[in-house]
Amino acid sequence: MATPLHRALASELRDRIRSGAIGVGEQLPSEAQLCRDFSASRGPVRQALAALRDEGLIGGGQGKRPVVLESVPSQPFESFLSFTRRAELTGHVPGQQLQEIALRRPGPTVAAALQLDPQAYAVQLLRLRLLDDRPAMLERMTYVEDVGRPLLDADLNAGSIYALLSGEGVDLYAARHTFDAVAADATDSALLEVPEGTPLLRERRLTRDSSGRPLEWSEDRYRPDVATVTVTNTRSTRPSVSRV
Amino acid sequence: MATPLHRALASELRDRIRSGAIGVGEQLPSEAQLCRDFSASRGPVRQALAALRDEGLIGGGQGKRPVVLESVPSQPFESFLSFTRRAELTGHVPGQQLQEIALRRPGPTVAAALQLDPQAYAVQLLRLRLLDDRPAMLERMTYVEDVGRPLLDADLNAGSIYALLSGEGVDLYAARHTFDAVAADATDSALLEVPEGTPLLRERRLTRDSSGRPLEWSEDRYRPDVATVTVTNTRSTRPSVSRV
DNA sequence: GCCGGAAACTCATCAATACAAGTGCGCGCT
DNA sequence: AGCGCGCACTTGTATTGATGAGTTTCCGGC
Repeated sequence: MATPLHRALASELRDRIRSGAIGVGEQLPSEAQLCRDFSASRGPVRQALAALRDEGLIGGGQGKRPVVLESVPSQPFESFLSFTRRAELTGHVPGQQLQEIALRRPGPTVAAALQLDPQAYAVQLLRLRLLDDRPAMLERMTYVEDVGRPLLDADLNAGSIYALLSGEGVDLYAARHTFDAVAADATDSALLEVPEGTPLLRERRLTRDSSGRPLEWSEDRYRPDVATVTVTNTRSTRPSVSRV
Repeated sequence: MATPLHRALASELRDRIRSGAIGVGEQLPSEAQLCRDFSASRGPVRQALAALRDEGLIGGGQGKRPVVLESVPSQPFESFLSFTRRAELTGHVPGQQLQEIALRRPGPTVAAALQLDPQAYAVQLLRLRLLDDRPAMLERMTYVEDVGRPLLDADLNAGSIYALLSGEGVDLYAARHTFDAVAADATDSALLEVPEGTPLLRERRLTRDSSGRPLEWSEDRYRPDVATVTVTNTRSTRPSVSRV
């Protein structure tokens, strides 16, 4: 079995919602109807619906048909490190345009964040990320030299940097993400195709290996109408009985 | 059936892990064994395991027994829900000014997010949060009626809503945060003391109880020069969210 | 026309079974 | 002894059937 049935169903339903075939607020077909439509049993259908519910695409409750909630593409947390992967998971087509890659001495702020000597070189790159061929995010990444070197020879318009580095044995282990908002400057405006001054979501990220050594510093700017960032967390300690 | 079987199983397994009966790195019993132990079929057992996997407690894969992942000694749960708590931990002085509290029918978007009937009432409040007496964040919160009622009689300028609700036995279990950026509107401008159009960090949050029922919807807007939001994650642990 | 309740519909839960696919261990062959 | 193949075990996926519980619809009595 190439792709599991429940995954195919989830993908199909995601497409229907995203394409507008089922509008926001509308109800999905009932489970029984979906079973007939896809010639499947309720197991895979319910698995698919659970996946969509997990992604926040649909809501509903016992006795009520699932309804389409607001649909802005967002990311499940497992893929927090890779734009490519989270785009694929949510059924979008990721793309990228490398603007620049350079081996140079980073600015003092970045050098400090990476705990580098002010004289040390680092690999810096500026990349425009696309979702379904629309500009979605602009990333300025800085890698410490030994980690970033393989990037100089790679085809960075082809694949995921995260995947490439993982293949090289680089151990991206922990990341700290800081979010705020900034106004689009001239560069942002040109590449993201928004007026100057437009509010952008900014994510600054410092990634370390398992020994705590900083490997990567990145500043990403998102067009909020195209992409958002979603985080889910759960209480670890839970009382065993529910009063609800 | 008071509590579903799969929930009881998940609870039991959680306790075994947390109590150390199954140590970190050890394997759980196989699904078949768990079925025999609990006299259940594979359905509920797999549902329970999926829940634990979702919480990051266990890992594993096809053909491999589930293993207990390293426990997360991360910050207590309330630190991601309570602005007050987080501010105190970072040495700032939190403050708040309740602008408005009302029992009303929420708008269609909010009602949909909370899975409420369009006619149902909810408790809505608008609060300005301060850090060291400077405006830092504006929060618009909506609680489903039965959860929010105690707030109507409380002194909301005094303490933390999270602490108050916890005291009432409300079981805030999981939250989903979505981040983007918006321009300050007239209200934001007046209360946060920034010019209209200033980029603000927006956090939309849906909090659920352990059964998955939505309890709270909140939209928070941060002045990026005063407060930011930070998320930390590692490969093997769940994310933790903090503000300030 | 209004209201109450029965009935139909829907999702939630659980059981039992079957087969596919991945893992790991041990046995047997070299 | 070392290596590789195969078998037992385990999880992933899918089907079918049954029951419980919540929601919606609609019809009949008033």
